[in-house]
Amino acid sequence: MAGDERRLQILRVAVSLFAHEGFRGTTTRKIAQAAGVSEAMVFRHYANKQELYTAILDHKACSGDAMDPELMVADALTRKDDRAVFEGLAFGALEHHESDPEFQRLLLHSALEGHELAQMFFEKFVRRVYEFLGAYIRERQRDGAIIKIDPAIVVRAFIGMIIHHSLNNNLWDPQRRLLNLSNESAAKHFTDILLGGISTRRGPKNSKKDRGADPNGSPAKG
Amino acid sequence: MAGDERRLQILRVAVSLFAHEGFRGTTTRKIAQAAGVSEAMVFRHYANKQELYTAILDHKACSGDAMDPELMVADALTRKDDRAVFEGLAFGALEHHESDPEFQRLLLHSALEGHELAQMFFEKFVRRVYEFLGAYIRERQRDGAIIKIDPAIVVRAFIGMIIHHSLNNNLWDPQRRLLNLSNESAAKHFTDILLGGISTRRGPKNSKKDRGADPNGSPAKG
DNA sequence: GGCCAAAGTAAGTACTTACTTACCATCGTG
DNA sequence: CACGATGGTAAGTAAGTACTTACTTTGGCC
Repeated sequence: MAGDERRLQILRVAVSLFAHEGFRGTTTRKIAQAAGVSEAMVFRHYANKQELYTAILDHKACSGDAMDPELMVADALTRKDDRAVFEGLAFGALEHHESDPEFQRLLLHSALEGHELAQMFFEKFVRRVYEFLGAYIRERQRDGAIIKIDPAIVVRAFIGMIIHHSLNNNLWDPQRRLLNLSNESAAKHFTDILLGGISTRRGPKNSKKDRGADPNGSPAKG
Repeated sequence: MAGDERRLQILRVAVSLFAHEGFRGTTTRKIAQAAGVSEAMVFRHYANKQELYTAILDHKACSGDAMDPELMVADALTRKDDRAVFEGLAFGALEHHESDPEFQRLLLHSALEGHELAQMFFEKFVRRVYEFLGAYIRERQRDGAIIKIDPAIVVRAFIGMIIHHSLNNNLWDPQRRLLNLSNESAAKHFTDILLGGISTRRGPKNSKKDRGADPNGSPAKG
């Protein structure tokens, strides 16, 4: 196998291992075995374990995996379509988390272990979301469409619903025993709740009786 | 030092170490050093590392740390005071997380590492919250006070705001650069948003101009 | 004082860890 | 065919790791 190929392959199996076992829990031996080579090959491509780890960060950050939330809803932003903005963001995030659950694990592990990935991600991504979404909310407050409230609180509440839902699906309740929703439905409901709570005007709510997502009246009793 | 004393002391330093470094990241040597004894003493009191870990679970589960959310808002529940129910739950949880941030770390580590603590906590606590809060929401739906929606979605959204906020405070942004709220204020705002999003009747919103929590109109620009 | 159990330790054991060294094999090219 | 770069390995090393053993100190009680 060519050098670059092997390098990428090692990185890929390492991503998966680090995500599931953490930095300390993943041994270079396991990485080598998973890649089907000897440990020496791992150290030929990456000077040490830490370098392999940071290479993963770079790869995750630079590859297409890193989505730009602002671009994702650029159209809705200019149209000032609040529902499309929030629902689009929620849906995009949920889809992203579902397609790459390892990233969430990687992030959590690195935050708990105090690695730089967490801080970097926080600075480069989370902070930006707070800024651009906060700016949009302020604009809509000036328009009189959103009530008077610190935009950061709104962002935190909304991101909280999304992240926590993804975390439930990926980590706590992968069998979705407590709640089983499609990403479309989840994005829609979370947006409903948020907009209902921050809009100055009354949304559709129960005027349109049912929005299709089967909100059952008497779910599982136990 | 007496046996029981030492046993408890070892457990306490172990809690802190496991919370910060995880199970694998915490060595028996570090535990012994932190307790100021030799490693042999650790193994005199706990047959092995795993037993020490599970002893922590038992301690955390049985001691006063484990709060009963249902009792916490029992009064509000009988009065059907939605605001008091949700705000009380949120405030209680936020205070709990603030007073014992190690528990959240411990839980996350154990979930990521696949230990039983996470599953146990999920079964014994999270599921119960979904059940009793879901039951209350259904009751209020029958009363016509809450819109038609799967109660589990409401619970997830609300818990999401709370947990994510605590996680931000404890893990991602301990300096609270993005958002710095008192627990009272956070509980109030999250409840405002949720109730606004699920109530059939219009809440106070901007009729009562300001609810005292200083929602600034033009916060830090950057 | 004499005695014994409990509290405590120093120095191991067997194994794993990240990382290294010294060596082989297989190419495409002159 | 020589040959050197490249892909690859077996067998290390030194520093941990969880856990044990054989031993010493301490304090209460007759």
